Amino acid sequence: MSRRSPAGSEPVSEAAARRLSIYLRGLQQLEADGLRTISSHDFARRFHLNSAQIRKDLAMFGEFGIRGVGYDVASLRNHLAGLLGIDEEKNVILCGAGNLGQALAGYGGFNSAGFRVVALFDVDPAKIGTSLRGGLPVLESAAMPAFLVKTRVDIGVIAVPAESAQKTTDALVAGGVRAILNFAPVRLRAPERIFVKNVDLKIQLETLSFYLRNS
Amino acid sequence: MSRRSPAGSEPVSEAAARRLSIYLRGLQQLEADGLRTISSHDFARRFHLNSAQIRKDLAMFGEFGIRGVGYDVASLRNHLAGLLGIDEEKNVILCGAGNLGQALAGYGGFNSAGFRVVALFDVDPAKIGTSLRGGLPVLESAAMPAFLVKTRVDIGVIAVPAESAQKTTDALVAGGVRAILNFAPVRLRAPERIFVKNVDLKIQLETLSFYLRNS
DNA sequence: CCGTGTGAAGCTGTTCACAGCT
DNA sequence: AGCTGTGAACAGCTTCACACGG
Repeated sequence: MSRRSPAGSEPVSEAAARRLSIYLRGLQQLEADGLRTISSHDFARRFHLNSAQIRKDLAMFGEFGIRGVGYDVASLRNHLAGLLGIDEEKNVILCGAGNLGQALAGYGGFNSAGFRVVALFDVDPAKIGTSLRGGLPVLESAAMPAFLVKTRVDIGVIAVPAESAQKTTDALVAGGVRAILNFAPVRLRAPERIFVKNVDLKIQLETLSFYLRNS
Repeated sequence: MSRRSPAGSEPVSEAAARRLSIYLRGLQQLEADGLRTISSHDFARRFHLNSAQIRKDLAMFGEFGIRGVGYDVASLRNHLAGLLGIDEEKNVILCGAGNLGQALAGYGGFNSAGFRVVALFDVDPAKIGTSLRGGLPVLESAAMPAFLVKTRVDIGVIAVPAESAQKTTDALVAGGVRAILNFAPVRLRAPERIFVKNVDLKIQLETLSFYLRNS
């Protein structure tokens, strides 16, 4: 029966991983609506997805469904939270306390449901030593390596200027951080084992601009 | 010769459009480095891309290269800027002047190279009427429809809470805005002709968390 | 001879369709 | 009967490899 996933046999595509998050969000909404079970077909219609894809995605990790019935909402939500690793809190640090860094520090999604921002780092002496509302400290960038030694940091967010992004990456990697969310407009060099996600807002704007032009 | 693109014959994939931005950025760097021409092979090695893909992407829009030589850096940069529509300035408005909205207003990529933020909108009376450094005004959300009538807005950025994201979208669409960059964690409903790009930071974090768990 | 432009091959991810379980 | 789980078909994107032009 519960033929659990061989934990790393097939690599699980980027897109599929992202969909797991979307499913989780959908399930939370269904749960709030008081629904106990849902079929892949109803789920797909509700959120404009493809039912076969939902089943395939879920089946990669085990047999969560009940044939003839569908999926148990609460149980599947728990399974997905576990798969996504948000059942235990992840420590996040923000490198760069400029506009973006401070905004992210206050952003809801960064401080709920499995993630906790534990510190910001910046080089600007005017910012160092202050603390944002919520008591979040802004520390000196030079202190980051020492901080990483005494505090387990799961995810490092890069919100520094493009010029210092690589240097920041190197410090994160040296400190044992294995996942990086990069907002700087550069392709970072990091060892294969490090997970890097790039969020490049300028590219997003330019892509929209492209489609506007070619409409 | 310049067999120009049939302007909308093949749809141009999402991924390809994004790469055009990346190529443009690379070309700007090469130009700063004083390079006059570059072959697809050298370009690929410099930025860790695939040379065949570069040629295919570019060939979709015309014959920009010179056989035996490569591409003229300045000329190709101009072509790409034109294709991406950033040779003429695009007006951007930010809906939501919270943490994220204000950060984006100050973000470099949103105020250079073809984009100009012309206004922020918010419902909070404490924010309305103020203006950020740079003189950018924060206007009342209710005034947005009137604003859209008198000012051409190319791109609307949604940085409001999830609950009001759809309402904001509807107002943008009604006001003739054809491209939307959405930071709210919901899938927006909009007519087919509207271009919507979603940037969901929570999903990015959860995806990283997933890979951490399954490493 | 070098590098572009491009048909063909290869690959990855998505959708279909149905066997089998409940 | 209803719905999951899944092999097989399909579609789209990426990479290869080479003919052709400079």
